[in-house]
Amino acid sequence: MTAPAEHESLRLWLRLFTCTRLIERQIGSALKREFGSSLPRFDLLAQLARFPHGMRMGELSERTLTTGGNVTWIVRALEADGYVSRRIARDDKRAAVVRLSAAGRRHFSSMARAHEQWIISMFTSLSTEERHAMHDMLGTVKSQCRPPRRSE
Amino acid sequence: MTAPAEHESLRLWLRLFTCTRLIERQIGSALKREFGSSLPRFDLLAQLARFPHGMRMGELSERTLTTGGNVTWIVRALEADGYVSRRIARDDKRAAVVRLSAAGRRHFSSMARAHEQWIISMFTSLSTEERHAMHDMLGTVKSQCRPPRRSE
DNA sequence: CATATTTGCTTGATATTTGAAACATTCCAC
DNA sequence: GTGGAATGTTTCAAATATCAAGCAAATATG
Repeated sequence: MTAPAEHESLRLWLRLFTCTRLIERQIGSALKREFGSSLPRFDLLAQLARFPHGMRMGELSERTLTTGGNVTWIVRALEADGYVSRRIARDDKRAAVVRLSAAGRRHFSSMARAHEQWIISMFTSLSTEERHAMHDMLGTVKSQCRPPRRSE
Repeated sequence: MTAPAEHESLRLWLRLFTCTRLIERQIGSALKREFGSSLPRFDLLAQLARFPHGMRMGELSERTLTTGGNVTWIVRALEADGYVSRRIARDDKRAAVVRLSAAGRRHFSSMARAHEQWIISMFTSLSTEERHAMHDMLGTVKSQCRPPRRSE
């Protein structure tokens, strides 16, 4: 029998899930509308933007929390759009290193600016302290779930 | 120019996104492994479980935060498994009313028990007060994002 | 150094999700 | 009532996601 107190975890999860979905959809449709992009693509570009020297497919997969096959697909699409380039790693001929192109960097920058404004507008109901507190709490949850990989 | 303080919203969002994805994947793969189900199916069944008289496709779509086409697809699969039934609404021949079958109720109950335990174990790092606080904060975010539909 | 295992990635089959278009029914204004 | 807008669903194509093989290169083991 579950103690009533523990139902709080369930309620919390439901709300977490709902909020995340709501935001995801808003951001996703805005990215599509304004930039012809999508959240998965933006997410991948955002990872790349943090590593100017490029990233391997495997790293991208870990950081975007999707499977390798999916990363292959998205990178291919981004490559076709000219936003990323990809070459074989010098030290390991199996590995591919993906980088933002100049166009990709520009494309990402303009999306990132808009993206940040959208996000800010969604969290205006929280004070700075609350945002901090929530960030920290989620940090403990994250490390509970799985050894952390994604830095944020 | 964005004030540094506002970057907190972005950091918070990234973490929210990551945590939710992590939990989703864990729960999803556990549901698949243990019950041959999935999170979207579980979610839909959970909604139905709260409305013994049944729900319309449109309501399901709103509450599960997915598109109508997707609900059609999931309901069809659940119907094929015998977990839900569906009939045309008396008062509106366009509308379909979906209900849990007896088998669906049993199926859902056993999943729900396991599901709650999994969720509880993922939030053990938070105190009761913290869970409450986060729930409330997310409540304000939710209502900021969109007029609320989903009750939790 | 020859084989066995592991690692990094791609491929292919499938599953899921979305958005828009298509359909049928209902509702509203006349 | 009748025509036109609105509503509730389904369908379809495209995007995204998973999983399980498959392949090539790297590493380990003897």
